[in-house]
Amino acid sequence: MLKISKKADYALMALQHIASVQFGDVTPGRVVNTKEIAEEYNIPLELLAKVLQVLSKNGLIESHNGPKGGYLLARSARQITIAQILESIEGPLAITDCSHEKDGDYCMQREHCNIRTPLLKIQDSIYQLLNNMTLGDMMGGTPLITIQSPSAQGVER
Amino acid sequence: MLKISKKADYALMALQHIASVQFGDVTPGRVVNTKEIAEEYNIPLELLAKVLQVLSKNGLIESHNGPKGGYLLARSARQITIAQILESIEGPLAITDCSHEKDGDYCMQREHCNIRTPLLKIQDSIYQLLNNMTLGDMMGGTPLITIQSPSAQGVER
DNA sequence: TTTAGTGCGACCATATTGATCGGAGATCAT
DNA sequence: ATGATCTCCGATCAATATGGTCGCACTAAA
Repeated sequence: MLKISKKADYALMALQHIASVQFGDVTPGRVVNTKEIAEEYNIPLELLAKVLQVLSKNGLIESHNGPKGGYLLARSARQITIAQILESIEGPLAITDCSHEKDGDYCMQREHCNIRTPLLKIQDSIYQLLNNMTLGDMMGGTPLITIQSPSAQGVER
Repeated sequence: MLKISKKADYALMALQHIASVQFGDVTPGRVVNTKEIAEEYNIPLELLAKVLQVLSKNGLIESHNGPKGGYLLARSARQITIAQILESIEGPLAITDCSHEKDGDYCMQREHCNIRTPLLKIQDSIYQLLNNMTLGDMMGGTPLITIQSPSAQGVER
């Protein structure tokens, strides 16, 4: 339930690794290739490659071809949010379908739906939570932001 | 991504309906059967039945057999949290596998895993969010606010 | 006893995810 | 400049999870 996919897991691990290499003290600025990450974390090489390709396509990382090539963060670790990473891999994060109804399909329950509004509230809260936490926060053991439940302010209608 | 299942959706709708009938002004205390809910919200009857059975088994609602039978909330709407409902249908809500490693299988990345702690933090925050909101919060008599949201795609990168 | 209803289990279809393969493009060494 | 090698990249296949269905046993009221 509410589980994130393995691809998303791999993406988070890879980005964390790239960030720690790029901004670490040992070899700052070094590019890191797919094989290195795959071996370090026991991730299937090809699958990880695919994940990195998507991240690259979505502008989170930059790719450098050829020998000595590899990946590089496209911007600072503090400017990459968890929400961006997850959405990049798995599309818009919506806990319910009816938040992005295209004209073709719209849910049969819609007209009498009684849970739409509360669900959208919850969805929004989760998004804020994920969007307020950056890749940078995941690194140096920096304490996370604490979210406050929306039930505190009740559910408007 | 992070989408909740249809079964969970149905569970929420059904419980909301039962609660509104039970504590409503029209026919307070009336039991409501599966067919009524299924027709009201266009939910496949058998699937809804299965969902209600699970909810009953987990002590969220009480079932009454025979003619004039049906379902009834097992306790007050304010004592039933969204988290309880979701967990009842889909098992423990964990965004990552490694939060409940049984001895048999544990993740291959574990030893070098760099994202475990942050993920557990996020998971905890989401759980608090869902556990602080009750079925009672979801109700309130004015359903069906139709939100035309053209800004639904307003996420820039 | 009949009838309307729930309880319960097994079963199939489909959608999503996980994993794999072969090729294209770019860079370094010679 | 040219070949060889290493990387990125797109399309394809398999496994798993989910959504949905069917049939029958059990219970209680009329």
